[in-house]
Amino acid sequence: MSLDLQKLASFAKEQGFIYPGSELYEGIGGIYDYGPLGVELKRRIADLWWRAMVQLHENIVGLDAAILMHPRVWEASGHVEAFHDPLVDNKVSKKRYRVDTLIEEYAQRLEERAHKEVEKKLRKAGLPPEKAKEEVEKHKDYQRAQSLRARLAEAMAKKDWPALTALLEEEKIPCPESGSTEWTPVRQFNLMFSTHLGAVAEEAQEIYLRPETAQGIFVDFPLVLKTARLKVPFGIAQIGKAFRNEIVARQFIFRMREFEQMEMQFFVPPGTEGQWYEYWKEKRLRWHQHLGLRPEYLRFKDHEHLAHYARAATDIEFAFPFGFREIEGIHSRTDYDLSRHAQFSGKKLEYYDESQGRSYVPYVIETSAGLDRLVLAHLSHGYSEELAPTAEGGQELRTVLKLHPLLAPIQVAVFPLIRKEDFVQKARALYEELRFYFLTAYEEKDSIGRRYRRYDAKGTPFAITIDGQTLEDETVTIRDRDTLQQIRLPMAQVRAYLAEKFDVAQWLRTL
RNA sequence: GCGGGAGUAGCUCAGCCGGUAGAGCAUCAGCCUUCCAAGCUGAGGGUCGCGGGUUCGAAUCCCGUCUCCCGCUCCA
Repeated sequence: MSLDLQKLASFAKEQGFIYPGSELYEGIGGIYDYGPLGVELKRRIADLWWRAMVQLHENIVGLDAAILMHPRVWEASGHVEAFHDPLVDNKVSKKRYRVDTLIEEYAQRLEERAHKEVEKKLRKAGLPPEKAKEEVEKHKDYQRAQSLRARLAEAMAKKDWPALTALLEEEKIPCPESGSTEWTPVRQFNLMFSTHLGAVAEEAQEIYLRPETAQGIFVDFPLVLKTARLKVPFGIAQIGKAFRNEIVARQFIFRMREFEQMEMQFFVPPGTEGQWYEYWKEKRLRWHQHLGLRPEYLRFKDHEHLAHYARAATDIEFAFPFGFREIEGIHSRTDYDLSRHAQFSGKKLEYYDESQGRSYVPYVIETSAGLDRLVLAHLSHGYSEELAPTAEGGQELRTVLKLHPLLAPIQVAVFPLIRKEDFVQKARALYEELRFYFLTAYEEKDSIGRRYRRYDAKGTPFAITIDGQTLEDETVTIRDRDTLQQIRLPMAQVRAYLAEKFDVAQWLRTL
């Protein structure tokens, strides 16, 4: 775990995987661009996800919903409420809190204190505990707690942040950490990006860029159900961009403001969600493993605090250079989303189950993977510096990106051993042919060893060299990126050899 | 937002106490090379983050500002 992010970011930039966004203009925080190699890596990951989910399951269909959705969608989903937190910083402890939880917790402490004191008092006076409620309600701390709650509720309802600032000040609410009562003004943080629908400024309506792709699936659920002739259990899969105004976007492309999700919502009869949850947990872990992420780099992390709509939730975590972090979430979401949309839209979002002879709102198992996080996972997992033999018989460091062959941005490189006309001609001819089938590169500059190393760093799994012997018997060498071993093959068999190495169907069978 | 660090060529960096920019790698052109990078020749590339000040003169000193990185806070 010695690889630091700085170095990886630098490597990714230099090789053309990932660039800082808008670098020409000093950059823009938390935004990154995918360069020539990065875009290949990313779309290969996405493609293999799509094949594993949609192509391989007759009961999973694809969808590409719009980024812009009706504003009511985000009220129904709970995002408008959840993503607009008023926050405040304590000037002494430098800690940041949500104002509502800060005040609520303080009120709770006051109440507890009131209860304790009353209990003590009653015991001393030998009075029966039945008097407790009455006594507590008379207690000044209890009364203060109630008044705090009332003022909090009123200010929250009106989104009156200055009133909350005043409340903190007047009531001398202390910081749980430092006890300090010095606060910055209350500010609202909006985690959703807003924009305007409608070209005429005055008539434009404020809408949001989606903070997650899932809602597109729920909103289109009835249409998909009607047009795709599906029966539960079935799934809807989608890959697309989502946007969040993260307070701090950090750790390279791990947390970005514009990111891409690969989500699948699986609709099941209520009562069967448990087994499907287990099914998808296992299925998704396998997919990651089969793309080359070693088992010890992956783990499940169950959520301890479940969201109100969730039955169960777990994350698949990957060992990034900065620790184990989520790359995919598998959630049992009950019928919460569909029910909310039914409620907000006034339409029925039910499924008629012939086997049960009744209609119901299906339960949902969600698998939600972060595409950019997977790119980062494969880059950091594959990056390695190791000793390799040199021409002089010594050892030297080589940088190699050990990507799974199916993810390689350049699948095969073709080199003439030396830059002489007959070598070059043969190599060019092979390149011209192979490119119809594979992402192929041709390179004749520099010494052969140097070219091997250059493509090692790009993650190219195979390098083919045309040498003196090729001119005599039409055989070439194929070098393996990871083992450095070479085999010699008739040129006519190269395509078949590579086709087998890059056989997606074969890979899908292993899932 | 707070605290810390940093901004000089695509990358990694040098440039001491101020005298109008350098190295290695990379890139391009050519030479040389018969299997694991850093041989040869030549070329391109930098308003030294930006603005202001001090000075005869600033990458170098002072002030301001922006951006990036790390930590904290946040993360349905």
